[in-house]
Amino acid sequence: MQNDAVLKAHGIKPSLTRMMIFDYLNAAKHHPNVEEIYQALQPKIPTLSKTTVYNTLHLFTEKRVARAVMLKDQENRYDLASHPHAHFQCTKCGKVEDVFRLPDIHLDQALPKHSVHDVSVLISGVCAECQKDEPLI
Amino acid sequence: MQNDAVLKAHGIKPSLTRMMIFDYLNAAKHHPNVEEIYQALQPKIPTLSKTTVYNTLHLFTEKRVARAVMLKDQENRYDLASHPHAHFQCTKCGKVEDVFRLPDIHLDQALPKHSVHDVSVLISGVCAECQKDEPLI
DNA sequence: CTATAAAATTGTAATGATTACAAACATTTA
DNA sequence: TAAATGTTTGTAATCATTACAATTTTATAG
Ligand SMILES: [Mn+2]
Ligand SMILES: [Mn+2]
Ligand SMILES: [Zn+2]
Ligand SMILES: [Zn+2]
Repeated sequence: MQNDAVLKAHGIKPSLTRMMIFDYLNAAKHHPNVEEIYQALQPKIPTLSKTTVYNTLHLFTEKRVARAVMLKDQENRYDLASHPHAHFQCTKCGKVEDVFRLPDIHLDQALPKHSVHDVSVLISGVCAECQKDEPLI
Repeated sequence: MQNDAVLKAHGIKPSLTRMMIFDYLNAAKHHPNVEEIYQALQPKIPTLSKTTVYNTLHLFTEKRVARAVMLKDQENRYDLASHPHAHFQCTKCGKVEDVFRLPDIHLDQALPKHSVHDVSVLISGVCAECQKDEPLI
């Protein structure tokens, strides 16, 4: 499916700016924040405003095209909502990795009378690389 | 175990301020934020500074006495780290509920070379109460 | 093709949580 | 007691996010 079709399918009119922000999220693997998206696209869209980046990401999040990844930082980072997955953040180097292989979490028994819309899982610890650096204490 | 013993056991000197913040977290069931803790304790500790609340919560978090609960709000809320559990936040009324009955998540296979320190699970949706208000669409 | 309405984008100014930092105060140690 | 260390405080920055009105662009109607 083309990118503009993805936006249309979610009820979003595919303006140039919106498509470029979608493309950037699609290509980025590292969960960019607003500042990074703005800095990356501003050369290509010289009139781009940071407010538009905020507006667009809010729209994407509301229409479930993207989701905000809330890490231990105090800034939101963004991810396309395509495949649900968890995130691992290394406390040493700050790197964020996608974690796709998580066991299904069945919430029916735990929350029988609730309507669950979203589950976000954030794992923190030390990544494989940083383990090597300090193997023994 | 007494509260001061809990702090000592985590390598924290139990000053009066620290014990009162610990007590407040222990009694509070609703994951208070810094402002609320400050407002609640300021009458009892007239010289209390909000910076001290921040300092103390950072100390508690570092020493694993408490943990920061990051919700969709843009402010941190705090919880004693006693029993690991997930959180459910209602998108209608904003209420936050503890969710203790979650299946164990075994990360060994998913992250074999990582050292996992913490897993935080945030579930969002509509709570039982708010379901009743708008049952049909 | 215009005129009008609606939607999208922009720039600037607030907001508000958090942090930085140095001074003041309290406690421990020698 | 004196010095060192640890704790608390107040004020001033920082910085991500939001509010909001103006401007520009796009869609719709005549
Ligand atoms: Mn991801
Ligand atoms: Mn809790
Ligand atoms: Zn690492
Ligand atoms: Zn509710």
